[in-house]
Amino acid sequence: MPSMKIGALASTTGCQVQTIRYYEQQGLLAEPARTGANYRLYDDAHVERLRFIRHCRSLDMSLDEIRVLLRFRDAPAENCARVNELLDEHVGHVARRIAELQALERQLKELRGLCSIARPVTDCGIMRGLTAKARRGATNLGTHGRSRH
Amino acid sequence: MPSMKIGALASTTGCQVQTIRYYEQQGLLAEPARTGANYRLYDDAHVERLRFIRHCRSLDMSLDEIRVLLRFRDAPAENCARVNELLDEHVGHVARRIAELQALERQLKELRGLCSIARPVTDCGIMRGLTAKARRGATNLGTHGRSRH
DNA sequence: ACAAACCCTGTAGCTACTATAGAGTCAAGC
DNA sequence: GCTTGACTCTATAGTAGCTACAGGGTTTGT
Repeated sequence: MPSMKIGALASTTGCQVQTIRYYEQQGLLAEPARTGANYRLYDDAHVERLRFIRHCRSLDMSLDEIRVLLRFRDAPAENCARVNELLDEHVGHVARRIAELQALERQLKELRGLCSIARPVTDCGIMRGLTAKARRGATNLGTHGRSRH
Repeated sequence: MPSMKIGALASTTGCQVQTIRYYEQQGLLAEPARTGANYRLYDDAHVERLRFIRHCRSLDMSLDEIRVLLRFRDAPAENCARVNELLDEHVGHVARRIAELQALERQLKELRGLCSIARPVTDCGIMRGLTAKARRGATNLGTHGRSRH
């Protein structure tokens, strides 16, 4: 099938229709041809490119990082040093986030250990722990805050 | 000081001014008294409550989770079983996210191992890896996608 | 008297989508 | 020929937890 509409592209790549339009709007996917009725028409190159993007996303890369990789994909003769560098940085992000979360996990488990039974909140070690630690100041969330999931 | 303006509260808690107003808007901090010039006036109870919130945030709890904890803080006679449960759930979230990120880290390091030198992109093992794996389909990001940091 | 530093509200921006509203298009069945 | 349903289009708003303006008013210090 040298040519497919957006729904077909979505189902062959396992990507939502709106997400595809979003990538186009963000300049990750080139604007495809259109039918007379203004429907988008994709070919195999689009399929490949979208799969590349989705694979990078499954590795938790940002759209900005992916944009860089796509530029290299489009200029195959260039030197790949920046690609290696980008991946190293990304591995670094992930490793750092893991370390943060592990520190967090330790704190949470410690806190959890402070109450093992159901009792009035006033006597609950967890609530006491949250309040006490809070009282003796300066918890540092960076300027960027934290994210979830 | 039994009464402070928002800037003072911000600097004693290490929280930004806008963040305080945001918490008020989200119903985590009660609306404080106002001066004649409509400036917010906070007392020690506000300081404590904001510190509690920030401590919970430093443990990466969502504002919804914190809202639940605050409700308990406001009703000290109630049973703390829900608090324990909430913390267990939260520890579970964190542990799961760590596992996800570790799997990711393994994949990224494997990919990184595919290219150790600077050469044309066409020959770069990383770009080949991203393309090849992408080609053989079905990377699954869930319906919820991923987050960063 | 005037400037710097503070405060106010309201709004837009960030990431990477997801979900709606309201409209047009197309193929199949009756 | 007409309807029904599945598809497509654009544009807009929502998600989490802030951050950063814009465009004003107030307080404080010299």
